Amino acid sequence: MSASTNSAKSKDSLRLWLSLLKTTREIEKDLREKLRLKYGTSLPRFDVMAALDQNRGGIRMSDLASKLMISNGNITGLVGRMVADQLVERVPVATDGRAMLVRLTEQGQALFNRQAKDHEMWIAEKMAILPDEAPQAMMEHLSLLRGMQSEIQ
Amino acid sequence: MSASTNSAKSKDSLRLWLSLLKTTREIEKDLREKLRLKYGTSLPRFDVMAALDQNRGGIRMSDLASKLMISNGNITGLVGRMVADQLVERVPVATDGRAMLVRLTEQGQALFNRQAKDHEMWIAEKMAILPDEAPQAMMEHLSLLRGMQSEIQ
DNA sequence: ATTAGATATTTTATATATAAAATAAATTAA
DNA sequence: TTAATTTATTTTATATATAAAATATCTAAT
Repeated sequence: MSASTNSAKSKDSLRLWLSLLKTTREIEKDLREKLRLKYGTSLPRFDVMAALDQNRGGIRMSDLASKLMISNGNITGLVGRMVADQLVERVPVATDGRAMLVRLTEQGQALFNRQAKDHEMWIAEKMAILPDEAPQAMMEHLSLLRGMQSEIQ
Repeated sequence: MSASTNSAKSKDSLRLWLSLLKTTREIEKDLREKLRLKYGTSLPRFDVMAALDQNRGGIRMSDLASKLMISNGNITGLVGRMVADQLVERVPVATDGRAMLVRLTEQGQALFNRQAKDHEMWIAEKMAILPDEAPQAMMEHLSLLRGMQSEIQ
């Protein structure tokens, strides 16, 4: 099959991708709205706090950026604003003068605990509409799609 | 069940959502990279052109923003930069002095035709890893997740 | 015809995002 | 040890995103 062939199969693949994208964006949009209304915060900030919650001892700027799949420049700005709001703190690494560890402040952790509980509930409400067998099947299919680049050079 | 209960089911829902989000972001990131390398363009610009390709007679700014699920202010900037690059054009609506129709220029349409063919191929390559029964099942489950807000007030 | 309200778009202020260059510190090679 | 290279982060320039306010036009009611 040539690269310029527009098969019915590739049209179906495109429809599936657009459906995946639209669904994800709709849910993201709704979560953003809920976080903004209830906590005056944003999804990127929530994502940062969730990553730091999973790394209580702190995590390096680069590792945080990589985990969130955003650029180093982006994380510098995000963390800077969150430091100003006393949600996170930056700690120099004694053994490496280039590196900084970011971690939640006590008040950042307390706030995240509340946000995470709501977040989990909001998601559960959305997913409740799926039939019982759907979650496992979807997880498996999504796993196949992830890390594709490693299998097909 | 109280709002603060963290059931195993809600943890599973959360995992499914994070999987959905991570998969979508990975694919988006890869598409962004491919569009940048091969065409020096971005996903938002591609999305605008795809929407205009489906509306050959032009589409209003607000309808375009709504279709792409982005704000009116955002579409003003995006379209402005694409007008500067002669990819799209703005046409006043004779019957409504407030409204503008946006449409692809001839060269914008020609460029999009090439980009769309590559885009479709890139997606098809990704989806090819799924077993035969997956796409239809996924589409159905994603459809259930979309438009949820209309069913649960 | 005037006014009040609704609608379409842009503007403003700011946050979030990238790529690329700059900076500073660590590591490696000579 | 010095020099070259690599690595971690920040800075810069710019694009993309939002919410809220401003502007301009349309529509409806009187």
